[in-house]
Amino acid sequence: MKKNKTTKPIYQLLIDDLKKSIVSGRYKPGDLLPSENDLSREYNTTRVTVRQALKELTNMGYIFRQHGKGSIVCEAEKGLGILSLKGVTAGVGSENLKTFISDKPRKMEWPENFPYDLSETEKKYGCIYFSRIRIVNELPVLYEETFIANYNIPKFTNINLENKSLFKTLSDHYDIEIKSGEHGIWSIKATTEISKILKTPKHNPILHLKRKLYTNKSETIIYSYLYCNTTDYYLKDYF
Amino acid sequence: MKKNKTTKPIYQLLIDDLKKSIVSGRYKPGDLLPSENDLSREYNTTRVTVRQALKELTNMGYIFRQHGKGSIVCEAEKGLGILSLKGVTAGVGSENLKTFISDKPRKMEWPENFPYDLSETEKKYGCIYFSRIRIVNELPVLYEETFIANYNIPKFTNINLENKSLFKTLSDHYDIEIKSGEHGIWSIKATTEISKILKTPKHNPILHLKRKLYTNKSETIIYSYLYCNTTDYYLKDYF
DNA sequence: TAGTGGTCTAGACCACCCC
DNA sequence: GGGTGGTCTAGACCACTAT
Repeated sequence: MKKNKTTKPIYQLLIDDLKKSIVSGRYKPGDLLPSENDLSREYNTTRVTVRQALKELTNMGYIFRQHGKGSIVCEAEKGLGILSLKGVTAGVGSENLKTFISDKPRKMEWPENFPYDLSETEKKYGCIYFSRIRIVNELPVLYEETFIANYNIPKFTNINLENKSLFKTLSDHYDIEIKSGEHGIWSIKATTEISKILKTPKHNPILHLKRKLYTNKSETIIYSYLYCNTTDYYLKDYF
Repeated sequence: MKKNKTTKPIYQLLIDDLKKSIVSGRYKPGDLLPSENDLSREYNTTRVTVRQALKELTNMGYIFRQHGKGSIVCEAEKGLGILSLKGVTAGVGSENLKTFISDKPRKMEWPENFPYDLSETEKKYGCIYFSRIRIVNELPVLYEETFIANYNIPKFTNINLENKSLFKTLSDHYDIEIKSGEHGIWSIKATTEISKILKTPKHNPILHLKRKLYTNKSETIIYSYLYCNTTDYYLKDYF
């Protein structure tokens, strides 16, 4: 029953395991997850801890819970799911979703007029920038520019993010877990650049988000600009 | 220590009280809320229950929590806040936000091609429809059409919603509390109708949301279409 | 070091759903 | 009636922040 610094909390382990089981199809939409009591026994823990995990999976849109019945796996939706905590790969089957790195991670200065206040640490260490295009069924749907402080993520520029989840990478390599975040959301006209990237006519309406993600390490905050063509897909958010 | 059917759970009471204190300005942005131990004592409950309330206030964007320090009240933002659980009035100071009822609540059939599956109960009882326009600083920013099953909400059509929160009305009159929900989000061109309502040029980009809100009564689900002009304002979401 | 939030235990009673 | 999730108790130990 010992615990060392890098051990994940039990509830996080439960989240990861159940999420994997759902995404992999072991539990299909409509299926019931094991009950709280079963999970408590299986993981040698108590209902409080199990409930913490199930609550978060509910927030993330993987399950919904029904009093007297159980935890039910949600329908997979034709959405992108990036508005839930764990990133785009969770929302659509990964067969149909490809990620193309348009700018490889590189060190640079923080952009001027950056819309978020930066800490002294963030200013001091500068930022790492990269951009990705998400392609669903051959269609470029989402363009995403990401900024992270160049601190506590050694050799990040060497990592190949192609078709990998940024969040999984951060978790696997640096024990960084996304804990919470905030979005600002706008509807804008496609600029020349965005229309080229998303292969959409100029001035078409584009969904634009500015995103700030907080992690378990208070110095590490992930900032993104997102541009989404919602002609054929849409964003979905659970809360 | 008795409990009757209409008693709110303690954690809900805590949420309501703390939210009121924050919105009213008793706690200002940056202030610390009382500690979990203080609140446990004050409400004669345990930390688990207090934490349940504080977790939800965090999700709703009223506070953020800092290990070793406390629960800190968030900055008020120039957002609309409808993407958090409790509706638009919580996001902007109510001085600047007016609600105009463009269609008073009336009974009608569910629209054809309604994008969500309806239960037998919902189909049987038909729906109540109304629409509202949210005006911030004299500017029409948001148009909202709402559909609720005409079930368990007697005399709803008699209630005056002008400048009142729908959620507060449902809570006060019918003990209905919003528990969770989901959004689909699109960026669209303003139709002729929407452009008139929001006083914006036709074809301007408009943020469009289809919203489904689940309540503590499983038969009562609130459906909304939202249209938001994000030229001068934007939507903000915490998670 | 004192106080805070983060995680967790080992129970309890209740309301709700299904059989 | 038996199992489920919803709420709650009364503790515990740990990690983090501030001083």
